[in-house]
Amino acid sequence: VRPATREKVQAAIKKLGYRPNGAARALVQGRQPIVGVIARNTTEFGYTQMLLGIEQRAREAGHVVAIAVIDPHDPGSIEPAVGVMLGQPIVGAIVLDYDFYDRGALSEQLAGVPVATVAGLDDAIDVPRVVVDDRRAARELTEHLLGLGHRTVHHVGVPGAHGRPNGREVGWREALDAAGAVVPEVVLSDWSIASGRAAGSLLAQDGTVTAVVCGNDEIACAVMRSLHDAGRRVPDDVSVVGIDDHPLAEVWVPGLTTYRLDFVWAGSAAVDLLLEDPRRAGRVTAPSSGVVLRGTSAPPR
Amino acid sequence: VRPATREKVQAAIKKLGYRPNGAARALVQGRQPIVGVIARNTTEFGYTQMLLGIEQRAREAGHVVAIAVIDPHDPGSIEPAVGVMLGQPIVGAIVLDYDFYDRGALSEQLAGVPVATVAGLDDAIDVPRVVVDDRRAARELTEHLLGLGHRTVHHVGVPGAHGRPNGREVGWREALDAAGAVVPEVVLSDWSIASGRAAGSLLAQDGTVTAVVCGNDEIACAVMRSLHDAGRRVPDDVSVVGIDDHPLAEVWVPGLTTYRLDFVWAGSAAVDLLLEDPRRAGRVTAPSSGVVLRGTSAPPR
DNA sequence: CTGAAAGCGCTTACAG
DNA sequence: CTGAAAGCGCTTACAG
Repeated sequence: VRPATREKVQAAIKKLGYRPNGAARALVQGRQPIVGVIARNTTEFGYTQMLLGIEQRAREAGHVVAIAVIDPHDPGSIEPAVGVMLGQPIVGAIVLDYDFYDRGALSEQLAGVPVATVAGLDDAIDVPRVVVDDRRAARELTEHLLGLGHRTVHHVGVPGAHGRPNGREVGWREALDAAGAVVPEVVLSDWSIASGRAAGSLLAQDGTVTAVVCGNDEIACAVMRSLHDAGRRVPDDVSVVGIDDHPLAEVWVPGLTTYRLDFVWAGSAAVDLLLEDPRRAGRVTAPSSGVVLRGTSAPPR
Repeated sequence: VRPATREKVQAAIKKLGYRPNGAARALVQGRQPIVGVIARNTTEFGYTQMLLGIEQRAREAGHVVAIAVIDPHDPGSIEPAVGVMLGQPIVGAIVLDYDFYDRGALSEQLAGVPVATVAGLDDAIDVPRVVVDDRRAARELTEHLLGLGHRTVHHVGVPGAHGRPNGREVGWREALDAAGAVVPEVVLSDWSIASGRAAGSLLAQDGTVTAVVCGNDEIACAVMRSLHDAGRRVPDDVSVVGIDDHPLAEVWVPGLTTYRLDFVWAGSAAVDLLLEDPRRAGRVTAPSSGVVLRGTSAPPR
């Protein structure tokens, strides 16, 4: 094209506010530059970080990210949220914590759509997967506490998938089993701060408790508060550790011993899996920094 | 249609996995059931909550939400993120904290697209707006501290828009001015925990500091840690308050005095503004609970 | 009420 | 290299 003509066209584009119609382009090309994300939550730490990683990587690849939030325990929530999203010819969907969902309902919706997931080790679903090694995190944290001399370690659990235990619970149990330690009953929480406090109160009443692995850092924070209210000191009377390495963990008093998992990396990697040649798709494991030693874990008195 | 025929069609739909092509529908209808969200951040507390409100309301209305993250200080980040999103004939865009951005670049991109914003009071941009009253929150918090008997109140500020101060800083200043109190220099942070710690260290060195309003709860937490490390007790030596009422604020020891702003409501309301008759569009203010009194504010010694 | 046609705004293959 | 045609999969108005 002659430069002069090009100029004229550009001027007209500007003047008229012309913007190519993405729907028309999508129609003819058969795909929209949209990466779908399906999640049970978008506000908890791990999820916000995965979303961040997904968004960054998707943008680099020229895609926009769309979000559908669904309640894993309410199959009826799947259709309204996911249906609209899949109505678009999106390039694919990333399911955060696929193992959480009822297989049938979600898989049915997703039929024919490229999918990747970020999740723990559960292999029940045959989908390209970025593994965030919850199991290993909990195992190493439990080993750390056992290594400090604790007879056993309690666990405030975060919910698992349909009937199956969370990977964090599995790892904690493995470490205890391997050490031949007594496996106490799991104290369940539902991710909420309130449930963390309740769990803490329960643990505070039991004088045999000397060490606790919490399902995540926020729960650990709530547990510590209840322990404090009951007059039990951390780490002198009981050691408490979290998982995730929440940005605030280093700032609490004392700083929380925890385990860093790279959720941002995991999110980015999931986009790569989705956009890559699907046949190459396999599994990758997100990096982790191992136990982050701070002030809430100590030997028993 | 005869029931029998309907059955047959439904069966065929199921068998073939037929799914209506949203792009084709969008092409003929001229709009996609997509609500775009433009934000500088998706991981900080207020943003996650607004996103939650947006997502819920959008889903109820049968829309899906798409996200574009842009850096307010890098106009070059606008095009890649927003351009792809606006390439779709979306129903409209919600700009979180519109006042943050360089007017020109973003407004130009947004030309012709219905827009709503969730933001403070700045009126420079003429767009339907859900007001989250940062100014009032900081003002009332400062008044609370002044009412306790503090001579003046320091402020750890969170960044503002292009050159303009954040609404929280404005409110803090208003309260001091109204009370005839000395207005100390603002200690700036950049939202990060590290910058909150640095601000806390600075404040700890100044023996005249007896009360601090922090730009948000996380910053307050970091400031308290630095104060603690410097041997200054909260609230005995210095009172510290935050803004937002982060879920963890009640669980810290002592519980953080703060101010609750309803970000989830604000997000939902923004979707309503966008989907409503645009001529009716005006401004609404998100509810707030006022000062949430907890353990970090007390009279000076 | 049913069925066929036109058209949404692009891209792609093909003729000139 | 340029220009006109066909076609993506729907919806909508219209004829039968």
